Amino acid sequence: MRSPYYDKNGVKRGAWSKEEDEKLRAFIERYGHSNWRQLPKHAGLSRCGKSCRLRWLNYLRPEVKRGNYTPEEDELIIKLHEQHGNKWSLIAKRLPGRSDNEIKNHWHSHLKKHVECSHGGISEIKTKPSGTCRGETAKYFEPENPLLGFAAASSSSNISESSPPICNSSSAFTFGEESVANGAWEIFEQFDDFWTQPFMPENTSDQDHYPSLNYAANAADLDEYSSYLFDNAEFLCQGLQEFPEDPKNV
DNA sequence: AATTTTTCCAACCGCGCGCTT
DNA sequence: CAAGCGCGCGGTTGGAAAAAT
Repeated sequence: MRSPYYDKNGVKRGAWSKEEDEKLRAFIERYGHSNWRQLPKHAGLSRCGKSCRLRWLNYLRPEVKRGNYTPEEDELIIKLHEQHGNKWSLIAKRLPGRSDNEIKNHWHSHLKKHVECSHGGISEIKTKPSGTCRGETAKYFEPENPLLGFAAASSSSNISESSPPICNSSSAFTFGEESVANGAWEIFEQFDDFWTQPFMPENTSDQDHYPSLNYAANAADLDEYSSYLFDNAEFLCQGLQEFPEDPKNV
């Protein structure tokens, strides 16, 4: 937090005090915020209008949601960022209670690393299994964010009974001899196998329902299939109730 | 326990757009 | 049409807290 100080025009900057927050909140609740520039003057604040606006939008407004992001929110942000790029305000409109600034911060501190690893980073991971990407991604995506963490699937023993039904289904799958539930990073460590072996459900009923899981049997399809896996990680972690369209048919 | 490094949130800054005059 | 103004957006930074050494 920046320490409070006054600039050369006598405008206060830096961290907001409780009193300032209360003044701003009380004023906006009573009179609204039709003119940010005039607002601080009438509210008895030595702040600039811009600073008041930011404080209100990011922190004080009642609908603002604080605290941890759900896996669903993370996934939506990643998806929207893929579509729209750094249009944080646009993305924020799709996440009620989250401000553009907050989403931007969350992106830079958590999600960006994951996306870099899972897309551009894939070839890097293949050749550098113990690189930075792996460590950073694994740290964030296990075990509290297992929905996105399929690619970095956590050890199932770390997932409490009360957790949402995440990755439980993963135990139904194997990579060669390895269960996904043992942690995909362990699997990634056997990269040769990972990128060349078909991804097979353990039982035939799953195979019938999800023929796409055998999609990577052909080496030429591996690149496409790896993005496919990442893109659809949520389905793989949600008990496979519904599987997306086979990319070959799209 | 002390020190250093890293992480990440809150806030600042500058630019561009749209509206008004 | 141009200038001025206010607002919103996205990039960047300061610094406290947490983690690592």
